[in-house]
Amino acid sequence: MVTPLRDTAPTLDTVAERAGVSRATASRVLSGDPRVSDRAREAVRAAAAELSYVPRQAARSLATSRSDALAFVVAESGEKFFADPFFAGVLRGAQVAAAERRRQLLFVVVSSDDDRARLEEYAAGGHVDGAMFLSVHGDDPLPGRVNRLGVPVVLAGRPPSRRASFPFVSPDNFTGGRLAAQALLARGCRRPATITGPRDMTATSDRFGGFQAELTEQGVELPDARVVEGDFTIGGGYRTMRQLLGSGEELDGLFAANDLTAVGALRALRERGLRVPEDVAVVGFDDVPIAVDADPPLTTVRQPLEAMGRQMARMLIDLADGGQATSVTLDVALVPRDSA
Amino acid sequence: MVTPLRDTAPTLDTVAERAGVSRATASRVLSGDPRVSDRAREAVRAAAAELSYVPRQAARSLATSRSDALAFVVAESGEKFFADPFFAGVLRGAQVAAAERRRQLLFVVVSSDDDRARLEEYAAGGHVDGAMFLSVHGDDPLPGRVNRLGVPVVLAGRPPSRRASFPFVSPDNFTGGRLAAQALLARGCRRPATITGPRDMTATSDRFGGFQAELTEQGVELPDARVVEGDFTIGGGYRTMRQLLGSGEELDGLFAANDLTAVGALRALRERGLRVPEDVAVVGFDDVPIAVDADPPLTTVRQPLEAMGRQMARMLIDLADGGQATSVTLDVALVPRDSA
DNA sequence: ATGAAAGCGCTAACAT
DNA sequence: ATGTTAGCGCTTTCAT
Repeated sequence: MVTPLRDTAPTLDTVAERAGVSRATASRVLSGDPRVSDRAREAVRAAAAELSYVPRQAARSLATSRSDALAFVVAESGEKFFADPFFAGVLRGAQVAAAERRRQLLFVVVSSDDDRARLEEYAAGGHVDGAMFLSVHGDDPLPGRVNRLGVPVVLAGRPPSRRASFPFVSPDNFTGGRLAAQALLARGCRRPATITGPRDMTATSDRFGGFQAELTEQGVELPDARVVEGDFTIGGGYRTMRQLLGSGEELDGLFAANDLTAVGALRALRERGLRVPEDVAVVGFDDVPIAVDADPPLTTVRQPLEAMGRQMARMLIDLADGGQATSVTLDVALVPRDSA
Repeated sequence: MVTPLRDTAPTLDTVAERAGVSRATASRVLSGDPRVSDRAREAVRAAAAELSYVPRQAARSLATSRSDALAFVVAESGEKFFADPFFAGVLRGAQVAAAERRRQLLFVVVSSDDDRARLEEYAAGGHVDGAMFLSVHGDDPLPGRVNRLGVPVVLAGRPPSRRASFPFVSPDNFTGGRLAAQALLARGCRRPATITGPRDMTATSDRFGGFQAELTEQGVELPDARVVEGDFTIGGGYRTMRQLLGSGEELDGLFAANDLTAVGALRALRERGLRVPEDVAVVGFDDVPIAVDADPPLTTVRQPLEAMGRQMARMLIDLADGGQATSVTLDVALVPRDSA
């Protein structure tokens, strides 16, 4: 039971007094310093518990000049954050990892230039010990600027190589693309098509690269006419699928670069009277909840969203503690359902 | 351009010195205190700008014993947060409003008892100036406990009346239910059915209440056999719709208590060979992105998600500033598409 | 209108 | 192993 009324909340002094030790000793106990006698340790612990003592983060932060907070930054329009469960999945993972290590998670969406300026200012103010960026496009300078302010940065997804690179956590997009191709090939597709993600994201090029590599190795052509750029939305998937269908190109398989795109494509296919997977097999990417509930249930490449969030949070904490962080690539897996 | 390196970041003293005034005056200027000469004000502003000064939140917080942070608490499983864009919509709105007023948003999901304890502790530590709760079930004691710790609380959705009530922001669920009934009736439905939300949420009872009231007034029966409880998920919608369909009850209209439920129901209907809206008209609730992209596009009752988030954030800020907050009910509107 | 000074609650040398 | 003592950077009386 947590009791203190806010204005009477006990301080470390209260605890120390009650335990019959100095404030310094009490502080040591509470921060796990080994150089304290068992007797003192017990007394302090007991006192803290009895008083329901909770350290004041602001005071600690001021003394240590760390904030124990991590920023979760979505560099995307609010609309996309809203529509794509991808973000929620990663967010959830990050939150769990942060909570485990007693860090708070600050949630930020930056869409406007104003938002960006505010984030920089915020980072400059020493309000966060690190920032993880999602959905970074092209060579967005924001992560670099934040990092230059002395704040550790971790990216979701591989940064474009030309840029000073930050540690990142990425699904194995290349292999994911391969898996998608294999699934289509296994279905007997000979005229595959793909709707990619936005051209300025490495997730797009990596997935496409893997997809194409596998097809080529298996001797299957992928002409430009069967490659179109999508935008990771349902609406985009619908429109680009119609475009593909209207182009006169024959096709019998589709790799949609994410599940939302696939769902949109499914609708266009259905409207056109095409059966999935009989006429056109479809493979998505992500494995967000909607994949199971699509019609037909979507065969997709699962990327471990929560694990990505967890990893990023942990890396950031290590970095903030002065440690090193090495980028990791997480395994993806084909989840076979009915669409391919 | 934001420049300071973290360890050399200017403090208020630096600014004051440069402006040729005392720290106190500098502080006054920066916090908008009117009792400063124009000369001093200008000098301080200029100095702050030149130095890219950013106040240290921890120091301010320690001095004022406010945190300038708001907690966004989802009292739900991570899974649901992940699957339902409803949360992301409200979150986005809250974040925007918080940023406008220079507050930070702490994101928290509480699923386990551990999470709950941690949140209480956190609130007791004076880490947040207020907490908004989403998806509160039944008479969950958590908001009350947090409030008792001296932290202002705002709820998304009307609390059950039996409980000490907090200010809340709610869509007009009752009217929403009515609108749904009207849409169905306008389609000529005479044998409507409904899949509600979880029984322990007021959103559920209010929507159902409005739906039923309208039907009754229009002389249309709604027997118990055509009322089933859902869980606000696609899968739940699918299962309960099958259940309804299997029960032998004839029906020609469905009010699904949220869009995810409706999407699941749509699938069950399609599998059963029933046309929407010809055989069964369907109305959802929320108007999340998936509604537009459903097949057929979903007629639904829109609730202003971002506005709810904004309102809650603002109320919390007012409350934290010692003001009052009065609960608000936000308008909902029928968005006619193809499913009804 | 402005400055001096006290203090918010904690951590981290530095002594002992 | 423990206590003493400075701060961390800001706000806010209280004087002037």
